[in-house]
Amino acid sequence: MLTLFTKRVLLVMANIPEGKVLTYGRVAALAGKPSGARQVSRLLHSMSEKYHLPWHRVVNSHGKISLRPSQGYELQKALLESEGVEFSQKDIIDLRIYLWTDRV
DNA sequence: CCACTGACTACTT
DNA sequence: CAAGTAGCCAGTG
Repeated sequence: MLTLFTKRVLLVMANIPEGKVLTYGRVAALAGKPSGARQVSRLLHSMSEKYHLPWHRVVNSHGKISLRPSQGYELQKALLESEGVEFSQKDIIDLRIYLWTDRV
C-alpha cells in the first residue's frame, strides 16, 4: 500500500532531466512533504529497483553523494558524470549549476 | 498496532 | 569545518 506522497515522489523522480540533480529534501518538497527527506531515501531503497528510477540523480543537501563507497557511490558518480554533471575535487556537485529547479 | 530502520536536514557544539 | 542531536515519517515485519 503506497501513500500519495510515495507516488508523487516516483513522479518527481521520473521527471528529473538528465544532467540535473535534486536533493532528498527537494524531492520531498515537490512531493508535498518538505520534511520528508528521510522517507525519500527510504523509498529509493525499496522502490528504485522495482520501479527502475533514476535514483542516481538524487544527492544530499550538500551536493554530495550519500552512498558509501562500495555501496553504490562509485556507480552513482559514474552515472552522473556520464550525463554531464561535474564533481569538484572533494566529489561535491555544484548545486548552483546542477540543481533541478523544476522550471524549464 | 508497535518497534525499528533509514541513500536526510537543520541546528548546536 | 567536523561531530553530535533532535525531528522527521514511510516501509517492513
